Amino acid sequence: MELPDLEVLAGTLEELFKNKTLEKLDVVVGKKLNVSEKELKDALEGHKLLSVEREGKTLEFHFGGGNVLGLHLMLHGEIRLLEKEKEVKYQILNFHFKGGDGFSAVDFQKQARPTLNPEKSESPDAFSRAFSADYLKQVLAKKKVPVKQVLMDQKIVRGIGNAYADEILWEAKISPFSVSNAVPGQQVEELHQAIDNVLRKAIIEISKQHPKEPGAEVRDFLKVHGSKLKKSPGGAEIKIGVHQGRKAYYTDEQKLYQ
DNA sequence: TAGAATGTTACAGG
DNA sequence: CCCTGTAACATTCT
Repeated sequence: MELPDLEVLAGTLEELFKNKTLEKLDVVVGKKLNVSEKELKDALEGHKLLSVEREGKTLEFHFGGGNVLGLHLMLHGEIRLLEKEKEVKYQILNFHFKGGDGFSAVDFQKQARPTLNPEKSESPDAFSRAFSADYLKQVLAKKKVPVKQVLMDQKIVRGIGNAYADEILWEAKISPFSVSNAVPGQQVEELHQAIDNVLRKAIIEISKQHPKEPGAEVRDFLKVHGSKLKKSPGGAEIKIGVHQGRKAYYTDEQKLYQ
């Protein structure tokens, strides 16, 4: 899950569970936790959920009592609503609220990472003020790795993953394989704008679809990233490259700077 | 059916 | 020390 999915998911969870009291927290898989199971339960049980926020690709559950649970869903983690008589597979954490409803964080890969009171990250979120065009220019100027790698580097900017990196680069008409420090300043400005435009449009699209399950995959509006897509909206054939063991979808409409 | 899948991190090598 | 590339994680879907 990337920034747009998580932004909508945070909002949905807040709507459903805000101001409800966490009656019981089941820790099914605790190996990725930064504290003991008991410490986590002691910190959160009996407290109201005040808000659900997104920080980069992490969800943050803010509870009364001042504690925050960070939850990174990694590659395949999901949130499932807990309903009676319906078994939820691959549970990691189960949140049971007073009144009977709740949700579960699940992950068949067991990689989802819950963190009690996560430290603030130093790198800017893609929606933060600190992520300016000038900042992006400065970072790119220092790097010779492909520009796509920089977009996905959470130490540089938080929230963008493989799928949206492809969408953003198509929007900006820059090849994912462009050498970072070879992209001209004007194009970096357009790239910076494309990041904001693509992510914000995606949030609107995902919200529109109003999926039954919070956080269900909504990818049908992507323009180039997807194995079923053959042509971009401009009619160009979509090419498939590989970068860091993952696919990059792009077209000849995008310029290669090197 | 083997390989890819929206992510991150550890580790090896240069 | 910095940078880069690869494998691993565990299961599902195509």
